[in-house]
Amino acid sequence: MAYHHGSLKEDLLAAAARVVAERGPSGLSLRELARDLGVTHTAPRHHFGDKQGVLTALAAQGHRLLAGRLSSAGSDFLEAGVAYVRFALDHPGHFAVMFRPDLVNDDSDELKQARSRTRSVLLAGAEAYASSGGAASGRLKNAPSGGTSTGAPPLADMPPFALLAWSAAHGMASLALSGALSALGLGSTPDEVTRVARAGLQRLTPP
Amino acid sequence: MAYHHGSLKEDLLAAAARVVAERGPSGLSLRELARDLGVTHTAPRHHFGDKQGVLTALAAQGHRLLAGRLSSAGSDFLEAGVAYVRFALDHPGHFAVMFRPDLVNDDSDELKQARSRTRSVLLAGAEAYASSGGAASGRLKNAPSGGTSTGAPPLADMPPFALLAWSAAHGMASLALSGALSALGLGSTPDEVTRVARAGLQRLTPP
DNA sequence: CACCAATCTTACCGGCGGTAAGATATCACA
DNA sequence: TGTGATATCTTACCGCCGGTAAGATTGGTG
Repeated sequence: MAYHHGSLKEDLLAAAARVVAERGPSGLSLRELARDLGVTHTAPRHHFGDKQGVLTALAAQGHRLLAGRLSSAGSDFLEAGVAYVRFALDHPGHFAVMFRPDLVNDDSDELKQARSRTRSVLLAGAEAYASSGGAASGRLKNAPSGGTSTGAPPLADMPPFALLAWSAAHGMASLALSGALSALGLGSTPDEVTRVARAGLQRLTPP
Repeated sequence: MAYHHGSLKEDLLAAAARVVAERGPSGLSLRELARDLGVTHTAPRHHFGDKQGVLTALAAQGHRLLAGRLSSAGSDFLEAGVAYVRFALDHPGHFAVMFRPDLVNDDSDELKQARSRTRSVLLAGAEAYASSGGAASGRLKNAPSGGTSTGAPPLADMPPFALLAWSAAHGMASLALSGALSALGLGSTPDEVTRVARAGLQRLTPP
């Protein structure tokens, strides 16, 4: 039995993602994770600091994964939206902490950077859409000049349609993961849900 | 100092809603709640059983409140969607647990009944819409006949547009509460967010 | 080979959720 | 009116969790 585990950090993240996917963020116990991996409960401290650190790292990893998926989907709103939903279904543990500022450390540089990447991809899609015919849609009133606190994004404010599309994808993902869709008979497997999500998102009509 | 508190159950729920709104469901401590209300930590047990019971009651109360709001909004999809978002902003503590089956007791009769009411209002709106001109939109393939487990709803399956509208409202509410919208300069006060949400939902075009 | 930094362990603390058993107030009913 | 049943709350206890401090083991670097 080696004193050094070897890949404790990655293994902890993977195990955390699995547990959060199964039992939710509140069902996660660092001690249980450590037990499963055969280390004492203080071993994770060195890599993540505390429990919030684990969830923060998980959220950041999720944002990197999502940004990659969205990039691969290209600039098609429909496919990007479907990819968004699919990501949530494929990585429910990550998704469950990515939009939960109460669970993570919002000051983490890793998280801020990863989140910024997702935001850039989303806004870049919005820009591409706006400059390719949808320009007549009008934009939202600008915020009081500049973003609020986290540093203004380099892109223009999100136009209403982009917000609508993002919200629709995010809402479908959330509702699917909560079981609200399967309770309505709208599909239980990821493939079914993805198909239903595509059918819904198709009703979005870019201006 | 009276031995009986008098309104411990309601006070506990209100305090729980406040704490969850401020610190999230994982930041809730029954002992802290009991301390704040001047009772010992086992007093809530009689009313709610355990922590899950408190969150279940909170979720049920939230569903009743939401169903009321949606009913008041009438059958207009736009106003219903805005009301949905507004409800989440007005009752963030309730909303945070209403779609979290990992936190509540899904077998609770009170919760099932309250959730069913919300679902009925949503589906009734969808029905009203479908029978008033949108009937040409086509429906989703029916589920393998009958709902899955919680008993099939008495109404037809949700058409794609209704799913889209619900998802959009739900997504806007979730994103707003997560701070994702304010980070983009899309508004920080409930009124601003509501205005942005209406602008987005207005881009939904019923068939 | 000797030192150093990274990694993991042992030992400890307070707080939380949960359970069992008992005390006290309220209410129904004689 | 008063008395017993019931609802409500308390005291005492348990194990688990997250977090901290201090020390041991390992791998790398001069």
